[in-house]
Amino acid sequence: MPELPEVEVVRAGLERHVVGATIAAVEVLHPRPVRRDPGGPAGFSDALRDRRIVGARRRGKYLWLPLDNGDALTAHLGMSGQMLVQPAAAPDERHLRVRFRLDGAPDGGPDGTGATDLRFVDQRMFGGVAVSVGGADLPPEMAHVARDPLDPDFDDAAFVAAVRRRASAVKRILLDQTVVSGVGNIYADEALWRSQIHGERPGQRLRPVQVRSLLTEVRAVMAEALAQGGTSFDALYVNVNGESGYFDRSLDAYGQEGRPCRRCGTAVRRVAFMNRSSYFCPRCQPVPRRIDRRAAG
DNA sequence: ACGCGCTCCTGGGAGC
DNA sequence: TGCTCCCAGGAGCGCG
Repeated sequence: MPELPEVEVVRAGLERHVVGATIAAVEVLHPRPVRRDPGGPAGFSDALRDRRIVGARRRGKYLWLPLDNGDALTAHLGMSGQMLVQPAAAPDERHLRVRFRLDGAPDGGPDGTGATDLRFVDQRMFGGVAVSVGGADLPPEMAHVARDPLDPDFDDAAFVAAVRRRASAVKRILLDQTVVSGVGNIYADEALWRSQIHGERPGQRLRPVQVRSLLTEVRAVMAEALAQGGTSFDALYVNVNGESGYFDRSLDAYGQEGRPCRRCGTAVRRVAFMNRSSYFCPRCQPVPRRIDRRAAG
């Protein structure tokens, strides 16, 4: 489940291994991951052939590779997507969806021959790739995505104001990529646990100091994950070189149902929220009274 | 306009 | 042993 730190690790890997290479051929093995491209598989492939990759950029969980003609190859990993740099001779992965044959990889590619593949591998296909016309600087398809909390231009005061303006549950706001990008279910739960705030508290009921604390903890947990190369749970996430992350040992809330809270020893609880799971410590992160009453009947 | 909830998709694992 | 069902969740989309 790639969130900002994982996507950033992929971006950095792409920057090192494919920037400067030329896309010699594109093979779409499954149409779904190209569904966002108006040209379909054929148009997608045609638009990329002979284009040179000139950069590797990221906005929240979106990636894009600016091309030499001002367009961009965009990618979103969804839940299970991977970007792998492989020798062209390597056997196909089970869930290989799109293969980009590259010439002139900057370091000669993984086997030094220069015959390199960039491969989009995605089991569940929530993710996808597309060509963004004129999107080299910032693809218009990503213009609605907010800056991420590690971006030097992120506006802390505006974020605090935006959270306190909304009646929505604060976790929902954290997951809203138009307010703050890069936060997914895992880091949302971790940051809420660290700042001792229940995710179902309405944004407008939080004090400014609490929202600032939440932002601080989002940054902290992301920075720690980034330093360790990203979180991985089940090998669905693999970075550009195929190395799994190992941050999962550091989780305090996510996936910890029934385990004692590291702070107070109370058993961590799991509840359904927004068609997914939320994990929290019922003592450190008291359930809002309104929610409590409803749950009691 | 904005908030909210449904839906897409696959495979591992639990349960019968 | 083999079937069915549930679960994981990012984000686009449509409804109220």
